[in-house]
Amino acid sequence: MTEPVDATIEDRGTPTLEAVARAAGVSRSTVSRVINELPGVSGRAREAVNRAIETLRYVPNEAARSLVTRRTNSIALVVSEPGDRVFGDPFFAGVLRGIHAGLSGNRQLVLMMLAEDDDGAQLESYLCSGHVDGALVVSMHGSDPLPQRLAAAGLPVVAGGRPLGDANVPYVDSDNFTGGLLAARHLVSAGRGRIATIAGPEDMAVGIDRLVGWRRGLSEAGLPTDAIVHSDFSVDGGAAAMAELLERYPDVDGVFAAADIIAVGAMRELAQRGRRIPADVAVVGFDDSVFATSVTPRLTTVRQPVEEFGRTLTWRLLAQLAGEEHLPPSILLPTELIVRDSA
Amino acid sequence: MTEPVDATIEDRGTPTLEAVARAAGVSRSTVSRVINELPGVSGRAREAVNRAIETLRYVPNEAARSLVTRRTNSIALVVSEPGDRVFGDPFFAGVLRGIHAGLSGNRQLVLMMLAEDDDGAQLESYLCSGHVDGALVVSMHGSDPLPQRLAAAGLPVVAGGRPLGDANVPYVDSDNFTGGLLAARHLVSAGRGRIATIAGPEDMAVGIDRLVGWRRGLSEAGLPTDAIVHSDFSVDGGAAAMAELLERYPDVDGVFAAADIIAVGAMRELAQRGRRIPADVAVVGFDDSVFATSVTPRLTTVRQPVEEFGRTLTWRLLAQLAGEEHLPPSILLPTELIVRDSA
DNA sequence: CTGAAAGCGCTTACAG
DNA sequence: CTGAAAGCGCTTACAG
Repeated sequence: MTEPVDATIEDRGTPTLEAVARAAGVSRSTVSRVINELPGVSGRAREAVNRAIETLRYVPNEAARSLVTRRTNSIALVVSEPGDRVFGDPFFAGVLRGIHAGLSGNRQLVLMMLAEDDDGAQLESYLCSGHVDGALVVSMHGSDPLPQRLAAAGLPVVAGGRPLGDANVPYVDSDNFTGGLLAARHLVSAGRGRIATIAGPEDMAVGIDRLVGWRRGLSEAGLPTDAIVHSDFSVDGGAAAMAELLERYPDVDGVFAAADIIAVGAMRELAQRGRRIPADVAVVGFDDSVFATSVTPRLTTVRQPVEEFGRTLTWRLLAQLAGEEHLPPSILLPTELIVRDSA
Repeated sequence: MTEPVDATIEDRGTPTLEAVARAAGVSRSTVSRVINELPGVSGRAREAVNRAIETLRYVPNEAARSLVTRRTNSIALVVSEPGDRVFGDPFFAGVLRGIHAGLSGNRQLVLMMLAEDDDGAQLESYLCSGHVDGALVVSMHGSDPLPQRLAAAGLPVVAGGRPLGDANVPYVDSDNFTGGLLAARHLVSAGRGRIATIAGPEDMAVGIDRLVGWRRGLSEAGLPTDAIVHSDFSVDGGAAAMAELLERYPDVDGVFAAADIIAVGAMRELAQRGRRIPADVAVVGFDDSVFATSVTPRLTTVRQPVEEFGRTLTWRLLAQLAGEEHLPPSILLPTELIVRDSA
């Protein structure tokens, strides 16, 4: 025994726009207009529709909707960090908070995804299959081809952090160069003569830019710029780097760590070797994260506006989606020195 | 001058399944079968289709797809924390990592959203509008009605952390009770006689369960269980709570902090007042997060398996989506004491 | 202000 | 193994 075809409509558990129209005694067009708050609907019709929606607990099917509007009202946040350290990193946390803040009231959702072990192809096709209206790509290493490829595929993209290589996508970044410069100048003006740096990863703009700023700060004071060790953004990485630094340059009396979390590791190593901070070695960090004030002595550090970073990133993408013109291709956010006890 | 209707198909920038079919010289059905890896397609046809897909750089439109399949291949992660502290919290970070790990290879995406200032209604309708196949709800305060309501609306839901109130949704949680118990017993066996606790928020299961475990641990040793102060999960909150504790119970010689981050604040306060750790006051934390080893002295703490937490959460939801039967309504993950230097 | 109809790009019985 | 056709639940000109 086969069901009559017409029964399928009645069968569904969730009500459709069709059902609302019937209940309200109007056409589907009118229901659609009410839902989308379009003008040109009589008060009577509007009320009837709203009552029906209420009664049936109707919720529009987004898939059907975006099939015709070609809008999904969601944007992707692609994190192309190996994943392990992204979450838990106070910087990333702040950016995420800013992104959400920037989105609030915009009826847009964030779809977060890790590039991680993905070969890129799968992620790319996901992003280009109409899942999202645009993408924010953050925490790139090397000259990651992803943002460029997404942009080439026609997806609006904004990068968080200056992309390396010749990627031609708009980006938002902190002024890392000036931050490094401020840190170096502070150590110089504190009378330190043998200033080292634990730089960030060599394959990230954030690592490079802070290092270059630091180098400029020492150069302008006529100091040597050879005491450089690279580290990833971790406590243990910072400790290991500090150990290597002390090995190679025993007379170090000032260190600029490219991140607070690196500074925490460096300070642990210094304490373990009996070097007093800042008496023997002054330490300056970067970020002004929660670590800066939880460590003893409290960390002198370069503050970057993390939430602002996220908010700006979002704003830039939404503005692009809204079709605004004359948008700046890149935006640099100011950094500032916060002096505490470690330097 | 009006365009002929038929032109619209050719106009589109992105190729459709229709275009692939034409290019491959087969029907849309066949293309669909190849894409979805269904059996019953000749090698010749398959190759022709794959070539066409390659050439046209075809990517299926997900909206159209899920309109008929009623599957979106994405799940929501709803964080109903006031938002500010969620990110940056190492616990949450670990859970997130676990969720992603649990999802890898599953072609499922995570759609993350903050409940935050939302009145709940908007979020609820988003989740029920076919955006996602299921939802993970974490970090709930009080007896948040959201999980219950989502479940009632027919959306598969798993809660991260035991929901308070009479919510009847499956959940995954750490064994917080046993964790609190272990902490208390350790302080007792270390010979402490005046043991306090800085408990977590009173309106969260995680705060309550650890507190109850601690209380049981003291009771069984015949010790008083009155020295209790509540705090949120922050360094400053922990410091303030410690100050209050010392004020009200000057003879405190042992403290169980319901989170490492709280312990960090407590230790800062103790140091400031010249109390030695653990000589004068022993401190035990909870989480075994990055804070535990970045602080001096290193923190004795209760470890909860955060990544496992996230992985289990994901597994539970995916199993439910796959229609598996006899799934446990709740899962408790074991906690263990990690002894270091602070107690 | 309102409705009938076409169409968005897929999947899925159904018939061959 | 293959294709024609119906249908998923919406929006959007178009005509009135």
